[in-house]
Amino acid sequence: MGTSERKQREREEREQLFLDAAEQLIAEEGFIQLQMARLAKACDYATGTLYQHFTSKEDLLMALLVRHSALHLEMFERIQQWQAPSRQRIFAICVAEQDFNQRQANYVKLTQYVMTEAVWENASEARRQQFLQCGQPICHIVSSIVQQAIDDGDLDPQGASTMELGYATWALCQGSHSLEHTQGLLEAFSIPLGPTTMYRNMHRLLNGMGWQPLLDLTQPAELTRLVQHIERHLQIN
Amino acid sequence: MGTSERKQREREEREQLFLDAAEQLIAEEGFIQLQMARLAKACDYATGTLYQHFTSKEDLLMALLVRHSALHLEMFERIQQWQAPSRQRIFAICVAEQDFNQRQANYVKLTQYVMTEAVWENASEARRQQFLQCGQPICHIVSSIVQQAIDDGDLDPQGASTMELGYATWALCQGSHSLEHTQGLLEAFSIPLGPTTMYRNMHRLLNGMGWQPLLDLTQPAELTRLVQHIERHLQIN
DNA sequence: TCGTTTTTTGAATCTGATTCAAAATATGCC
DNA sequence: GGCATATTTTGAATCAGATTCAAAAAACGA
Repeated sequence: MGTSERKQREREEREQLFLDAAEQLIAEEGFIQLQMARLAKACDYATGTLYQHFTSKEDLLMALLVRHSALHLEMFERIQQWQAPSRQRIFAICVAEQDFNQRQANYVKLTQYVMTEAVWENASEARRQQFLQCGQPICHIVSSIVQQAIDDGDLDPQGASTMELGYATWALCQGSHSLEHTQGLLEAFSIPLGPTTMYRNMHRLLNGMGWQPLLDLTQPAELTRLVQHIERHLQIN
Repeated sequence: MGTSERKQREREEREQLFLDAAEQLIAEEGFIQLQMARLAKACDYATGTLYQHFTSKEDLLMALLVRHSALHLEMFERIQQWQAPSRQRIFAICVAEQDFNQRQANYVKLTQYVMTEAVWENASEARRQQFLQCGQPICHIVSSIVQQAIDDGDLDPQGASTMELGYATWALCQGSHSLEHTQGLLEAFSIPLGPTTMYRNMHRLLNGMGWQPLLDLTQPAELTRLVQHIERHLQIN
């Protein structure tokens, strides 16, 4: 059945076309403006065809995230490759995330939106599974860094699982970003913008885990140097 | 003009009626199902009347949060009253938040939804200001606890502002909750549910700030005892 | 009581997602 | 190729539900 194989491929190509166009439209006018009919027309297909790929608008949005997550993962993989002390590597994740958040602000906002119950529930079950699957490799990478730290004797888990420790950094990143992305929130509380606050807080957390080598926050230059070192390695900026 | 005063009061009462009814409807069927026409009818008013109080559905949702935040604040105030070592008090905020999140899961999900760009932008500017204002007293309480710690010599800010340090705990709480509330996320990554993980992470963060007295996480009983102590004080459970 | 202003009403409008019967296209068979 | 059947595409019609606004009702003031 070579025929049906080709069909399958064409279908896949069309799906990518839809996603490409959606991404473009979102980049131009934000995801709130995205309209199914307009998107279909932009691709020279009927509205109904779009619904052969995505069960709903929410499903499409989540599909976008699923696809985009490859980029995200790539970043993590670059860090996994990196031969460096574990503490530098775990922090590199933060730096990379921060950079990602800056550069892909639209994507982050979309993620925040999609993880909302109102949207989540409207995506197809299959898509939700896909979305959750996307997190798995990232989790493994984080876990493996924690494991390296333990193996190298830089970190005493004190009975906690590698996931629990990885989760802590994840939650802090996540929380910082979601607060940051809420228009006017930080300004209202006169918390300085920019990544430094988050970096310092992350080091407080890592220090609190006893993750060696501890970073001395009284020496701002140390943090600056570390960040620059990491940025150079990740080819950020 | 006694007349217009009464009118003003009646208007206010009606607004509360709308909010009460909305809360009720949401409790019954979730905020996704809330419909403006249905809400108005449930209160024996026309749809248009509802729009004299709220510029949009999103504005109404945010108004709900604004009102509900009084409850939230009350909790913080109880902690502010509490005479205890600063480390216990800052952690009490976490415990209280956790409890609040458990009990008011709908409210938390709604908050998450409202802070989304798509919703945020559709509320009136005035409402957004109100919403941001709600955070102020909470911020001050957190700040004051940090300040107490510094004054008592339990915490060396190492150049950080009280807001920065308070923000760290806030971000960690926030991140933990938003991850927790995402259906299936933690399960997918086999992270144990329940508040303990968050509590432990919070203590790692506080330890990392050098906030005295440090908590020894190798002694799970210590944490348990502390949590119980706090719960007793806050009259939780 | 009556003209004027304010408030309320709810049917009409509008936006935009979703559906589905009909049309078009592809496939398999002779 | 020609034809019957199955699959896919189409886009106008449907549907949901938020929002508006002209008309009706109520309140006000003289």
